[in-house]
Amino acid sequence: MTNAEIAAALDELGVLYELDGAVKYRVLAYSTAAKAIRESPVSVADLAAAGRATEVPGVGKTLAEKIDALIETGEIPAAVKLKAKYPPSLIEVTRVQGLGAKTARRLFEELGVATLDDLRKAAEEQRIRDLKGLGEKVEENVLAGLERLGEPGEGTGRVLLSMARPIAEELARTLREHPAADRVEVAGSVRRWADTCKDIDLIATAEEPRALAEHLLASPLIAAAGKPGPNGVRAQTQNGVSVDLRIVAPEAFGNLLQHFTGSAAHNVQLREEAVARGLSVSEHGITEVESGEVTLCPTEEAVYERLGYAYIEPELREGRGELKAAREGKLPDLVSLDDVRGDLHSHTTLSDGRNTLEEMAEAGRDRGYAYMAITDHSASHGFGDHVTAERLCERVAEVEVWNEGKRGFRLLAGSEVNIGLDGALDYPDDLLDALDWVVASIHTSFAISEKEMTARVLTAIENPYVDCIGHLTGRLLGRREPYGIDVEAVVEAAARTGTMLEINGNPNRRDLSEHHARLAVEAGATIVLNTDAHGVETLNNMAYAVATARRAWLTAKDVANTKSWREFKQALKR
DNA sequence: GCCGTTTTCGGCCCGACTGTTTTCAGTCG
Repeated sequence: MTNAEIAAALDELGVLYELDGAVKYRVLAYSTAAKAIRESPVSVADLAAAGRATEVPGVGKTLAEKIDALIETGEIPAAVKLKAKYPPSLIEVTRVQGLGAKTARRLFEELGVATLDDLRKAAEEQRIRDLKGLGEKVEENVLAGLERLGEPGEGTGRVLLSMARPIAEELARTLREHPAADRVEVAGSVRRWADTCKDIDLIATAEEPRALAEHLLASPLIAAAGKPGPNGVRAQTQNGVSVDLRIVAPEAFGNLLQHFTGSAAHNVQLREEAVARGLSVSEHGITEVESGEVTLCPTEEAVYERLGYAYIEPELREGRGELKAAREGKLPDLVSLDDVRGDLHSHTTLSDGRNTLEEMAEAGRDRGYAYMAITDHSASHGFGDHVTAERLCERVAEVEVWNEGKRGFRLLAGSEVNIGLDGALDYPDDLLDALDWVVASIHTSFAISEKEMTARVLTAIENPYVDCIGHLTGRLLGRREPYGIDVEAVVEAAARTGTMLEINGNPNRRDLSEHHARLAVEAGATIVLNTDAHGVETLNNMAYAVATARRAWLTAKDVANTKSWREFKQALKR
């Protein structure tokens, strides 16, 4: 059973308890545990089998027992019992924007609403207004919410960072050009460089906040909006992404930026720790509860300092131990884009790239890299863009020629070699030996069992010619789940053999994930940050690889391609 | 239901907005 499946079952049980009127903290316990399980880099089913499920933060004795039951029998007794009381379709009703468990339960008990269809009928027939405390407006909102539920993208409701980021930057630019604007920044998950974003958070200080809020709506990117007010405005972009603009006084800019950068988990933990010390933290300032004295912070640095922490980089603010580390002065010195000296995964027109070897090499050199590997697909790749052994031999010579007379930048002859079903590679050893750099990746037969997939990749890792494993889990964010593979076993073998593991910077992949990358480094493996560029413009995706590394708490020394080529070569296993 | 630089019991962030009702509950982020 996958972490995602366990998490979904606990999320569902949490909603069932909420429908049943449980205290909110119990409900919260289920959703926080589900989140931690979903993000766990190791199999929670395996942990549970070893009696170690409570090692997952937020999972105690009770939840561990429920997870055991779920894995053994496929269901949780408490959930079965509650589903007899409340139809599972009622959970769908709580997903309608603006309807929570309390209202859903009343609609069920007082109007017999059990499904989304029932809900629509009740609203259309104007029966919801008969309930005390509910009126016409609720019926309108319900119908609008039901419409949105059917829209594409709704449901998951998240977009790739690579889609949200340019929109956020453009909207921030639009706001900055307005004379009323004082400071404007992008906050939220975009600023934290998360894989995906639920919405775009913009924050600002302004002389005339309402005028600035109105100016946002003048952007051609904005399709619809609520009413602009002195605190900001909510809007939707043409492609359906929600945008939240919040505006406060300049003196509290740091408080606002800290609050709206989040994450929610980070802020909750920060505020709980503050409460224990007699402080109340909000976007409007830090209040000493006893005296009522308010500290306004013009910068985020001042917020963290006032609360007794070292400054915490946005990428770390996920409630994964960063507050404790910041208190103890043990935060990592995160790797940055400037540290990266080379890119070790790129394609050319020889396989499925859009630019020639010369164009890619020049682009790499222009970026200021010291080295770059050309790694076209291998002999069995198919799609008409495979590279035969003979052709790759010629390519090695072409790279040699290109390097002649050039100083300060070295082009590396490499390949992204397919890992076969049996773990074997599709070039002869002497050819692999002639290459400077070999990335081995899975491109076929994703549907085999976890055991087979793990054995397949471990065979590749044991191969002396494999320098690095590419995009380990094959995930495509929002489109394809990672295939089943025992990442713990892989990182252990990678560390033992000196095989490097790639963080693929393609914003659709970001694979290793931040969770797996952190696990890998803790196990002693070495990471390489790559773009997998198929054209000169996607060499820019190094920023996403770096972001994932930062979110995984990685420093420059954890990353091989922060070294010079001379040092890098020393670190290779062969 | 979880959890401990006060705590194994008694806490568990904070505020905006909405819709409804005249002081607040529910929902959301």
